[in-house]
Amino acid sequence: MPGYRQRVTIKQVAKEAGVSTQTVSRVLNERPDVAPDTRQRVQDVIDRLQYKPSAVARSLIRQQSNMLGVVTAGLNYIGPSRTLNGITNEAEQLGFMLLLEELPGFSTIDIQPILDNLLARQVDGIIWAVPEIGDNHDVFRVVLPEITIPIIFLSTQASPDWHVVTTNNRKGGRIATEHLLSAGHRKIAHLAGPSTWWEATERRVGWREAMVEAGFAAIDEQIAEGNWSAASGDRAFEQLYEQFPQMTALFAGNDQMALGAIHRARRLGIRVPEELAVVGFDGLSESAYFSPPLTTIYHDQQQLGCIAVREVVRLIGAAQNSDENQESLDILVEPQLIVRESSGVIPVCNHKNSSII
Amino acid sequence: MPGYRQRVTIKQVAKEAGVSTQTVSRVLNERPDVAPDTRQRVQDVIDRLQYKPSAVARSLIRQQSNMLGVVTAGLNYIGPSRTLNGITNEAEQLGFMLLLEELPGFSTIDIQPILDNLLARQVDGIIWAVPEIGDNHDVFRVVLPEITIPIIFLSTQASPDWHVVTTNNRKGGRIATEHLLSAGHRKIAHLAGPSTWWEATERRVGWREAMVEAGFAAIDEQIAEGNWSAASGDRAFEQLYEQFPQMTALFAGNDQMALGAIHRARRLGIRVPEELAVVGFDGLSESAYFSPPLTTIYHDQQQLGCIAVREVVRLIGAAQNSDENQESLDILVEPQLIVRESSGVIPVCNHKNSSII
DNA sequence: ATGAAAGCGCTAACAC
DNA sequence: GTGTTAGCGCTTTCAT
Repeated sequence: MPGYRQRVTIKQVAKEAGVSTQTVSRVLNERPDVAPDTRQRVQDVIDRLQYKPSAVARSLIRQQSNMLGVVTAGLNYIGPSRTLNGITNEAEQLGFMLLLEELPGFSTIDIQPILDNLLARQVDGIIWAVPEIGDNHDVFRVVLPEITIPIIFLSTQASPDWHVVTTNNRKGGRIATEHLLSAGHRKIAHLAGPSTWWEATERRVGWREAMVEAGFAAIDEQIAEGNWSAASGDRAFEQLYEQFPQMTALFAGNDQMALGAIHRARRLGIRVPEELAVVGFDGLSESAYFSPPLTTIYHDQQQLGCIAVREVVRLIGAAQNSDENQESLDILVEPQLIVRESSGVIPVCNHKNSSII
Repeated sequence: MPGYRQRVTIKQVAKEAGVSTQTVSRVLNERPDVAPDTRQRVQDVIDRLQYKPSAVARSLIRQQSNMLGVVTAGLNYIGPSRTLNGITNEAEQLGFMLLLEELPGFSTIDIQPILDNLLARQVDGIIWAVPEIGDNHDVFRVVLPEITIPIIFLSTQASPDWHVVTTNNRKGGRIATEHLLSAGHRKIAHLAGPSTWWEATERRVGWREAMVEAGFAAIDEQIAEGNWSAASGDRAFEQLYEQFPQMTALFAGNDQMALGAIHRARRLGIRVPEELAVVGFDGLSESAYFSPPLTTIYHDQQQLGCIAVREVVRLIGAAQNSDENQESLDILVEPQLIVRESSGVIPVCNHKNSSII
């Protein structure tokens, strides 16, 4: 009968089917110990009444919720969103729902209420998808022992104290720089992300290591710092042009800053790539259509989220089987060079062949 | 005492404080009818044991969860992510948590399991942040009467049957076109988004209306269709160049396609904006650093999410006060023209002055 | 194979 | 002011 808008409960189903609530429960949970005809009768009532068991009641009694807590920041940027995209897909696959929290800023340090909210709702595990910035992760040294459920950190320095999944940023910085070195460049500048960001630091270290190993200078005059935005890339390049005018190549910490730098270079009358080779980082799909198409380091940010879900679910399972003493995870996702015109290595190249997206 | 990792319950607090659970409950809910000293004593125990009430148990008894269900799609694109960003911020403000589901594709039509998951967890309201594409919303004509909680649709055609919050896409298309018309252009092409998308259609209608009102042609040869990506913009422009070579201006359905089109135009030897004026849509912050900087229609996608949360929360409140018969909402967010170099209206312009971001 | 009773953690309704 | 009782919707013993 349509018209009733009250929630259907297990009791009503039981009554309607002429059995006890446990029997209905058994049918719901596909237990073997139900007579086939009883099962059928109950199932019919369930279908007819469109009964949907309450996940809330289940969570209460089972002391677990089939929910993962996801804490993120900066969803108005494409990077964190892609990671979240990977998280949602994999969580769906594995049958977990997502309780989402976005920190008001990247450096938020008052995380206790966030955690409390998540824990109060009985999430089975947590994915901390906020990059490590300054000391914003230090608080976990104190808080973590209080948390009884698995938690995985994204884009965070590895530590024996917690589980980490991250892009190999240092390797990425190295690959970018080696690409420029192999094209004969020696005066390679670096447009770094904010020095408070661990990921930015890693990329910078990769640049420095490659430079030093090749026997070339990698000093402070060769570095300018941006805040990841194209606008900051524009400004930082102006600064770089003053303090290191002899540069012939630039490794930018991300594609947006590379875009801003190229924009400024053009205004300064510098031709890219003829007078300045540029390599970015991230592998935005738009970067293939920049002018010139941007050589960049691609990393799969969805994959990051995907792995995080898989691992946290594995840890949840392990905890239930009381497999204690899990080794702390340190999973690295390897980045990949995409060569396009901006680095001048292939003078005229068909960008479609060099794009992996 | 540290070391205990069992969840602290209201019972333990009650026992420890020497009161009944009821009194603890009263303290938790800040009821007036507790003696000050009792309150203090209970609060001390709560603090000492770090007791956190179970939101799950509360949801069960109160039959509401303080959670909003959010259904989205395409989080690997920046648009949906920005909207989600607006949703998370406002939800945080209003004290609601978010249960997130991402559809595997934009056109997913088997939404019943998604809704069931949300409803099983007692969400108090739903924000359907999936744009209207083809007939992917038709199913709601059937499903909606079954749903007892408020639900708001984003980027969907208005209807007396449901609540909608959307950008005024038609107006945006109109503004873009009028901008080009006012610069003297008559042969204005349109690079449309997928015709199955309602938003793409609206932008196209805006273009057509403006053209027709100005007394100029707006026929099929002037239109090519892309899939929002830069790559598709590149391809579609090639097609446009064949079927409508006399064009002097182009209105692209989004900034990425505009980027792809400009890229292709350059390869075809067409100078932008001298030989081809271009206007985009969305107002990506990077578009200020395209070459040339892109004139575009900015719309605040975070604001969309923000409004959706505010309204759904309002509807939840109204439902609790049994204020029935809410008028169906149709909220339009107005877009805004950002003039930069690509449209050739200001020959040399300082982009910083024309950017609102 | 099925049912009765107890209880997950909390709160509403009523005592006192 | 505070405690007692009952119950939200479900599952888990333990009978039968």
